[in-house]
Parts: sequence; structure tokens; C-alpha cells
Amino acid sequence: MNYTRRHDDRLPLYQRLHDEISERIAAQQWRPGEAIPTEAELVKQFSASVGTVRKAIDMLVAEGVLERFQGRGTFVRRARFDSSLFRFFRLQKESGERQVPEGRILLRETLVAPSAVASALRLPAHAEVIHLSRLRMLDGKPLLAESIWLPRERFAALLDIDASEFGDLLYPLYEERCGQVVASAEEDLTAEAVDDVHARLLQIPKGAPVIVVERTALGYDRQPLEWRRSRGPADRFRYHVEIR
Amino acid sequence: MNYTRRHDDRLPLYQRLHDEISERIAAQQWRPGEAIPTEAELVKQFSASVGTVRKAIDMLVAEGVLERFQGRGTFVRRARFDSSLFRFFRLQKESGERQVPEGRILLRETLVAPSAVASALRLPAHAEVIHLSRLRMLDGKPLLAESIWLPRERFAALLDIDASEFGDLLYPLYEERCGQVVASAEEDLTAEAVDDVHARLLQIPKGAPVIVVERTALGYDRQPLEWRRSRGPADRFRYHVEIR
DNA sequence: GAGTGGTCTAGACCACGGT
DNA sequence: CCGTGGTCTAGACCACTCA
Repeated sequence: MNYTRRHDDRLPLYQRLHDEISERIAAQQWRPGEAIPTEAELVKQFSASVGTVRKAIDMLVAEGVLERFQGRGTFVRRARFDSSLFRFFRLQKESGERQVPEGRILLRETLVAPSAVASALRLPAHAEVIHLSRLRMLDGKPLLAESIWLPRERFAALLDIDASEFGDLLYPLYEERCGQVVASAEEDLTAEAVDDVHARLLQIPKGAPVIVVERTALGYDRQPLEWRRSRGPADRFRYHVEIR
Repeated sequence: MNYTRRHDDRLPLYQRLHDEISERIAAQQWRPGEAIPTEAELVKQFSASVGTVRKAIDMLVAEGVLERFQGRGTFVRRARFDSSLFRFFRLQKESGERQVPEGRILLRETLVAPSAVASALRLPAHAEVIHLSRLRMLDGKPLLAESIWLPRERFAALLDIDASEFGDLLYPLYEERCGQVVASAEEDLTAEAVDDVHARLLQIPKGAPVIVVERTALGYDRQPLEWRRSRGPADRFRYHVEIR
């Protein structure tokens, strides 16, 4: 059967297959964009029937971990929330297709994690983190002021590269330079009256309402990789949800 | 086979079953809380195999339309977003279990739908609507100021009952008095600086940030039943999302 | 045409709930 | 105990992709 780890035999077979495949992806045995073995192959490897294998895969597809293409194969899904802002916020002026806002790094420093950051990243107290401050512009106007926190250990490579090499998107950089793949994220949204510092950064009146998004980005193993807090002028954001 | 409507024969069987069951629920052949026929029964009715029937039911469960209980049966799910506010917003002071905020009707009137309302409810221009204004309190403090719009035709019964009979929750009232069942909803979230009218209602300073939630409530047939706009002090709301 | 995932069948047996 | 949904099998055939 070739399991990399013992699973609880009381669990249904499809659940064990799901966990097994999930763990192999977390271990980067198959990387984002790559195909996993065919159904027939998995049937052999796990000595299960197609229906059971399909159920395990169905679950992973529903979770957004895998993607299926008839006739081609089943692939590890690359999280494409280049910026979730464009999947979840639709910029108020719906002028057409989604552009990636330009990102400029204002600050890069290493320091001991403040307690809120350490707890969000599940780091021990006094662990070192990298802090980035970043301003994102769209149509020449400030859209988001971001504070980004990363465990120093995993992301040390970011300290060596020139600030100009940081592109507009960070997650591809994390993958290429640090081998850290973001698989999912959790966000908390609030709103507040902007403070003076951010008012200046965002070029909005003092006390104007801003949206605050706190995001924890997670790997396939659900370890927190990044924590960021972003603030943007409220009137440029609209968030849409379906409720059942 | 007993289909209530012709379906496209090119669609997979499980898809046609899904649509068929979905339509019967929309037609109130089975009402919320009631059981649909057993899998064995559906197998007979549709002359399909169990696996196929189960796949159709799986889809409806995933959509939140049905609920399964091993050994008991499969039931039409009663939308339990008594207030979505408690499933999606966690009130800032996480002091324990969820209370339903007290709701007080401030105004009830009939008028011609403003164009934004008509379009949200997909009503013809100049259709009549019922407009409710409502203030919701929690711990004695104003939490939400709501404007609620309903198609007059479907909800005429609300005009006959005493304002004191409106409880803290409206959706059960819609079901009991008007036979209108809310199955799902769509919400748009924004934030803004509060205007003077709402500042007074919510007892917050002028210009303070408020969360604005615009919700369209839909029936099982996805017809819009209600449109409402709610405003609440931003510092009492925190919205949590998972992203994949 | 070879190989992939997609649909569908007709069973078997298990686990759970209510009587 | 019976009836419900839950798991699982071992196939068949279809639809699509790519060389």
C-alpha cells in the first residue's frame, strides 16, 4: 500500500486516501501545476476501486487542492489568488479586467516578532521575523498600505535580494526564492477610521473610513507562512458573498 | 420517470436528477424540515442506480439545500442564518454564545419601488413594495439600522398584522404569514463614514466608520424575495473568510 | 488510437436511529 | 429488529486530449 504514515484504520478508505494524497502534496512530492498519478495508477497503488479513489479526489477538488481535466489528468492546483483582492473584492469602478496593482517596498527589516505576529504565525516568543512595508498603487493612486510579516527562518533568502527584484506579486517570489508555497489563506475584515500615518500614505483625509484586511497565508500543511495587515480606502472596495 | 418538466437529455443523469429534485423543492412539494423520499425510493422513481441518485443528492447537500442523517433520512434544509451576522460576523466582544439582537420596527410603509430596489428585487418599474425600517439592539446598544424592502404582492399579509407581532427575526415571519421561504442570500459589504441620520440612530459620532451590508434574500427558485441594507458601527464587526 | 477523466450500473455489506 | 444512509467493489462504456 505504500503509505508514508500510519492512518487510523477505523477511518473510511476514501478518507485515508484523501489524507495520504494531501500529505504527499504537503511534502512536495507533487508540486503545484504537476499531475498526480492517474486514477488507474492510484487504484493499483492503494488497491482500492475506482469509485473510492474518485471520492478521495473529489474531496480534494472540492477543497481546492486539486484540479481535474478530462482527458489530461489531475493536477495540483496552484493557488491563483495572486491577490485575493481581485477574487473577493471587486474594485468599485468596474472598468473591465483585473489589473495587478503595482507594489512598492517601502521598508524591509528584521526584528523580534511582536506578540500578535508571533501568535498569528504560531512562532515561539522572541522568534525573529522579516517585516515588509509595502504600498500598492492602481491607476497611479494608492490602493493598499500593507505590513507583511514572515518567519525569518523560512524566508531568509528575501534578505539577500535587491528590493527592486520584488515584483508586484509576492507569492511567486516566495515559491521561487524560498520554496514556500501558499495553498490557502484566512482573512479577517474590519473597518476603521484611518490614522494619520496611513492617511498620508493612502492620500486620503484624516479619519476617512478604511477597510482593514488581516490575512494569514497557509501552506499545504496548513502551517502559517505569512501574516499581513492591509488597509485601503473603503470607497474603493466592495466585498461579495453568497450565503446558504 | 415522472419528471415534472422536460430536461435536456444530453445532460448527465445525475444532473437531471439534481435539477428535478431542486425544482420539486422550489415548488414546495417537500418543505423545509421535511424528508425527501429514501434513496431506494428515488432509485425506483427515476430508474437510476443508487450511485447516481447519491451523486445528485451529494450535490444538493454541497449546495446547502439538503441535509443527510444516517439512519434517519435526507431532509430539506431550513436556512438557519437566523441572522447571517452571527455566522459571518463575530461580534467584536466574544463574550460567549450568540444572542439574537432585539429588533424594533420604526416604520412600515407601502410605496413605489425606487429604481435601485426594483432592480435588486427584479420587479418591473413602478411596482409597489413594502418598506420597513428597523433598529436592532444588543446589550441595550444599537447594533444595526436596517432598511428592508419587500415585493408588496408576495408580502401583503405583513401589512395586516400589528407592528408588535413582528418578532426579532423576520424570516420565520415571512414563512408563517406569507409562505415565502428564504433559501439563500447574497451580500455585498462596504464601509463608509456614517451620515447624520444614521449617526443619531446608532448613537455614534458623526462621520464614524460603519459597515454597510446589502443583502438580497432568495427563495429556492432563486427569485429575490427581500432586499435590505443594514448599517452598523464598524468597531463591533469582524468578518472572517477562508480562501482557497 | 492510446490514455485520460466522466458517467453509470448492480450489487454487497456496514453503521446508525428508532421501534 | 427494520429501514435509513455510508462505504466499497469491479466492472462497462462515453467524452475528451494529445500525439
